[in-house]
Amino acid sequence: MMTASSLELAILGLLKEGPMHGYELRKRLSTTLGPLYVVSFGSLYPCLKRLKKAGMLREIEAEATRRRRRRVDSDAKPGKSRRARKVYEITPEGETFFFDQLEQGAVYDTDRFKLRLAFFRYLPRESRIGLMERRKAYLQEKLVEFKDSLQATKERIDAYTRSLTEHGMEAIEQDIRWLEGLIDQERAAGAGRG
Amino acid sequence: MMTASSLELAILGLLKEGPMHGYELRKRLSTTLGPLYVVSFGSLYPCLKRLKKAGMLREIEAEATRRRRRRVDSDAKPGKSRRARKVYEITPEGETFFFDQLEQGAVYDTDRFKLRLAFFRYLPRESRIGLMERRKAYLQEKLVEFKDSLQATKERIDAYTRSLTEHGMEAIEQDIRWLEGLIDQERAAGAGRG
DNA sequence: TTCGTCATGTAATGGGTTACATGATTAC
DNA sequence: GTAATCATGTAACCCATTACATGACGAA
Repeated sequence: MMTASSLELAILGLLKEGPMHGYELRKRLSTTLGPLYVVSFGSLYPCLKRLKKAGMLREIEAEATRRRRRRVDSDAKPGKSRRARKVYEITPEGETFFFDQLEQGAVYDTDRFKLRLAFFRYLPRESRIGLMERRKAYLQEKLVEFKDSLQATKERIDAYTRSLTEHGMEAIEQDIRWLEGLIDQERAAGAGRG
Repeated sequence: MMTASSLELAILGLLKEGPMHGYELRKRLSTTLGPLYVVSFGSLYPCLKRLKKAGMLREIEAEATRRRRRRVDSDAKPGKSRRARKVYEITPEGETFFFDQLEQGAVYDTDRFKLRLAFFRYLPRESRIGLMERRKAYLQEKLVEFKDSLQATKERIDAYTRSLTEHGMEAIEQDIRWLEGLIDQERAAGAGRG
């Protein structure tokens, strides 16, 4: 496993806060990680299996149910009155891998960058600043590409496509300003301590 | 074929301007459709095959090469001095399908909506306005979701996640303003003619 | 002669989605 | 009694990516 998928990264990050079972994990994805991240179970459970197989997390003994059961104990299989939950815990290898994935790698992927930022508290300040600077530089390059593209296609471009490109540029500029604000905050907080 | 993938839609839209071969199509995707849309050949060629099979486009006789060849004509296969290009043309069924896909369907998918907007010139003004209004309404709903999410997680939320959500809201607000501007333009242009 | 571009394709792989299967518990 | 929610999983399907295969042409 060289590079983690976004989902893998998200799961590992959430499990760092404490053990959880799949169903809960899914809810947390959309609450903790912004009201955007929705995953289907058909995606989540196989992913947990993969991570377990790779040694990134392990299953811990789960209490079969938190609520007491009412059913009579004449049941053949005692622990199965409620569908058993599987509670997962991140392993040391999982933690190492998670940190690597947070710190290393490209800043091209927007969703991926957002995900990393959501776990920034686990990184030292210098890494955070470095990552944000790299992202900012990337966005500035992209801005130039957009500008060149507008220039190149000049007059023969359709009005809607032009508007799309211009709006795309504004969005990137807003992103850059946002990053600059965050970087300034980090530096100020760092200086305040030094 | 109920719903077209983004790539399928993009190919059909570009072929409406005139017949083209695969390689050229790929270049046009990133130039005409903004400097964002990059597809691999391993994705493009199978997609062309699919569309052809579905009757959305057909292969037309291609001149094997535009540049004259220098090689002696003693060659066994005369038309193969240069790798033959396959030129594709959209069929009437393809056009019908394309219009349906532009007009119908959800406005949730951001990339998809942008793609449709890039082909807005093929839609009547009323359809364009309708689509943009629906997109705007959707974004406003989403804004409320974000606001609720921020409210709900209140103080116990991590600073980075909060910043992420706030920035996400600003981006949506900017999107809404952009749409409002475009809608105003459409209405003004429509009224000027009436 | 070698590199970049033109040009089309296949194969392996990965991973996400929907739909299906199962079944208990809680609230109305 | 029935709908919603809790809870985990599998199977079929779709499609995108990378890597590989093939090969000509033009320019340095």
